[in-house]
Amino acid sequence: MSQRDHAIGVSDKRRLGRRFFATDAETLAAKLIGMKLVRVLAGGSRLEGIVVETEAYLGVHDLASHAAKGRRTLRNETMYGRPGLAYVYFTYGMHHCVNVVCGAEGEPAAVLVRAMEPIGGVELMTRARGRDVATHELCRGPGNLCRALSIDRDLDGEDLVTSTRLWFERCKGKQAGPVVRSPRIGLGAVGKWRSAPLRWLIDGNPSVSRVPKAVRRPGGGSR
DNA sequence: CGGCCGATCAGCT
DNA sequence: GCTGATCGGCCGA
Repeated sequence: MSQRDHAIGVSDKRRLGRRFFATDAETLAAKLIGMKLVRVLAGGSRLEGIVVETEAYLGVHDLASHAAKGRRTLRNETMYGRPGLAYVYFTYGMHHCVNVVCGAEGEPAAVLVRAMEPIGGVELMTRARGRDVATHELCRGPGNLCRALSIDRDLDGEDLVTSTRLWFERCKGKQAGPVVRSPRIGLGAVGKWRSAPLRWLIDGNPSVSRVPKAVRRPGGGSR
C-alpha cells in the first residue's frame, strides 16, 4: 500500500476495487450488504460501519431512477460516469443521499446506500447528527447516514476506488440475520417499478430504516 | 421566470 | 398513519 494510504489506515487488501463495482445494480446492491463503509473526515477522524440496507436503480428503463428515460443533467451527471464513483444528491430541501455508481461507463446505474450499522467513530457521528440518538439509529436511513458521516455534494463524483475520504472494504465476521428483499422506499407513481423488489436488507438488523411488511415475523408486534 | 415535486425525517394523532 | 419542514432542480410557458 502507498505511504499516504498507510498514513490514514487504508487496507488495500480489503478495499473494494473497480472490478467489484463494474456489475449491474442488482448484483452490487446484494454484494454491498455486509461490507464496511469507511469515511475519513478532513481532520483525519475515521468513521465506519457495516452496510445493512441498499437499493438498486437499474438504468434508463427504471422509471424510479434519476436517470429514467435517459435524463441527464448537471445534478445526476455522475451516474453516467465510471463504476465506483459516489453519486451524492440533495433532496427534500434538507437531505443528502449517497449512491455507488455501477454498470458500464455511460450507462446510469447505481446503488443507494440506505443504512449502516455504526462500528467506529460513534461519538463524532452523534455530534454530526446534532441530536440525541441511539447508536443503532445514527445511520438509519439514507439522509441520516449522510448527516452522520458528513457526506454532501462535495463528495459527489468521489472515486471510491482511490479516495482517502470515502471507500468500502471487505468485512470479515458474521452477518447477523438473513439478507432479504423488499420494494424500494419513498417512490412516487412509477408503475411496476414501485413494487419491484429492488431493496436489500439484513432482516432483524436494528439499523435498517423500515421493516418491510413482507418479512415481519409471525407473532411479532407492529413496528 | 413560476410552480411543482422529491430515492427523507421527525413529531404528532 | 399523516403532515410540515425546506429548497435545489427541472420543466413548461
